[in-house]
Formats: sequence, structure tokens, C-alpha cells
Amino acid sequence: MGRSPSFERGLKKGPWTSEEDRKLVAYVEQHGHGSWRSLPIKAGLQRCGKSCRLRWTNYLRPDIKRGKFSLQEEETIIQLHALLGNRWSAIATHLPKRTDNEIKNYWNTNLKKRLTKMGIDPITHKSRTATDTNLSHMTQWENARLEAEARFVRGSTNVVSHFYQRIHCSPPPFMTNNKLAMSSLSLPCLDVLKAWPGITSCKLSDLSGLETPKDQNMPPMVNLIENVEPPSLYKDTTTQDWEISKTSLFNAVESPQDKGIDQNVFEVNDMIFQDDYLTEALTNHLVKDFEDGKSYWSSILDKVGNNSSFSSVF
DNA sequence: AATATCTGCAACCGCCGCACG
DNA sequence: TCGTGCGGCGGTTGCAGATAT
Repeated sequence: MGRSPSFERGLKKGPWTSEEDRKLVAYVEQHGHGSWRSLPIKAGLQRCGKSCRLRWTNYLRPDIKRGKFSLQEEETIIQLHALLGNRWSAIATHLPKRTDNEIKNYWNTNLKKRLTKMGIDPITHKSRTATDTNLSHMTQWENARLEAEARFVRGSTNVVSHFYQRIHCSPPPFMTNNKLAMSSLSLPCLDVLKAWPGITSCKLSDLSGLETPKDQNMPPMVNLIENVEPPSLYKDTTTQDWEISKTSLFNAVESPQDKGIDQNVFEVNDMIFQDDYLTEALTNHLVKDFEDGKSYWSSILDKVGNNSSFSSVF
């Protein structure tokens, strides 16, 4: 037999009175909340523990900031929502003194409508005006990046294969290789991906003269799988960041077949943690033309090699 | 001024994962 | 391994105040 619903036990529901608030605050300040289930009786409240916890965490807690959201907070919410979806508690951890409930309400009553008015789908964060069902490679890349980021944040340990299968409806080629499959199961947080913002910030316009394998906006992918010899990744003992060397990168590019990588496939696996949250993604994409890809990467490195965020990696 | 509609948000509900016996 | 209790989370509701007609 289950627990009795609160109304069957004579517990009060609905808006809290100032007297109830005072009792709850006084009790928690003196004793801490302890077990929420037993708190109402000890505090002299005719409420269920769950109601007390909610009232405290969303309203009475002293470290809560109330009032209008700043522009910066709005931007943060939108960016994090694109990254994390409706994971309000996760989003709230990046907005000091704001509760998940408050952020959720603000999203539902303000930001969602505003994005819709701007022609942006509040769920996918994509423009509704993009009528072309064959999205540009750039959009595909960005979507893939966001999806992978979100999935990684959710704690998936097998991001590569899951994501790849969603895109291509088949396992990634390297997953057929036992050694590589094993290594991909425990991908670290790779710092490799600094390369991508380096490119995007400088620079898609600067790269306009480059020839790409398939599309001007689609950088080819490079396989940066752990355990490839020579090691393409190492951990900086000072910063504890994962790094990749330029030499290793080109070794992987020059002779992928020696490393168990399908010659016709470039992959990029990039992730970076910054300011406590994932700002870059693990991304996989198939690029058929290996030779074009190699020359393209060379061109990119020449162009953006001095860019700070890019050169810090290579 | 009266009524209808909209908006914001506190609070509730149901579900889930984890800990524990 | 299973059942139970608890805390936490996201979706939804309902009410009060604001605004429109």
C-alpha cells in the first residue's frame, strides 16, 4: 500500500502564507532542512515535505536573485538552451542565484515567444526560413556539433557511435576496427576543438579562396582518435588539458590506413570544457575525398596558424 | 466602468534515479 | 534482486494582476 496523498492526510495546499514562510525560514535557518519529509512536523507546518522543499528552494532561500533578467542572462539562457534543451536545472547552474523554476518560467513566457517572433524555432534554434530541406553543410556541422555537445553533457560514454549512427544510419567505419572501437568507448574531453572557433572567428570569409572537398563551408574532418600511434593526444600536466600536436595531426592525415582509419574517411572529434561547461562539441562527419581534405587542412593551417585560439592547440 | 483576454509565476503533479534494507 | 522512500526534475495548472476591448 502506497503513501497517502497529502490531501488525504489533511495537509494544506495552495499559496503559502507569510506565517508559514516565517516558520519555514526560522526552522531551516536554525536546524538546516535535513530530511524534507520530517521537516513539516518539526517546523509546525501542515504541508508535505515536498511543498516545503519547493517553497524554500524556489522562493525563500536567501541566495536567490529576483527581478528582471539582464540581457546577458537572457543570452546565456538561449545559448544554454540550444546546448542542453529543457534541462533547466543544468542551465540554472550557470546563472548564479537564479532558480531552475524561474528560468523555466522566463523561457516559457518570454524567450520562447520572442524567438518564435524572430522566426527561430525555439526547440531546434534553427531559422524557420530555411526552407531548403537539404541544409547547408555549415548548418549540418553546427547541428551536429550542438547535438553531440548536448549528448555529451548528458553523460553519454559512447558519443561517437550513437551520434554517427543517427547521422548515417550505420556504425562509423572505424567502429569496425576492434582496437579503435575500444578506444572510442572512453573518449576523453578533447581539447582539440579549439581549432574550430579559430576558424570560424577569423574567418570563414578569409577562407573564401580555399578549395574544399565538397562545400566551401564544410571543413573536412580529421581523425583524432585516441591510441592512434604516434599518440595524437596528450594531457598537459600543467593545465590538465588534452592537447594534440600538429605533427600527430598530419601523421593521421598522411597515412590513415596505417592507423586503421579508412582512407576515405576523415573524422573530427572535438571537445573542450571552458568556464565549467562544454562549449565545443564532439563532431563526426564523413568526407569522401581524402586528398582534397588533406590539402584543405593544410590551407587552413597556413591561414589561421597565427590565430591565438587555433595555434594554442597546434 | 465592466468584461474579456492575456501574462507572469508560484505551486503542484507525476515520473525518474538513487540509496538502502 | 526487489520493494520502498526520498530528493530532484520537467511539465503543467491555476490564480492574480495587467491589459485590451
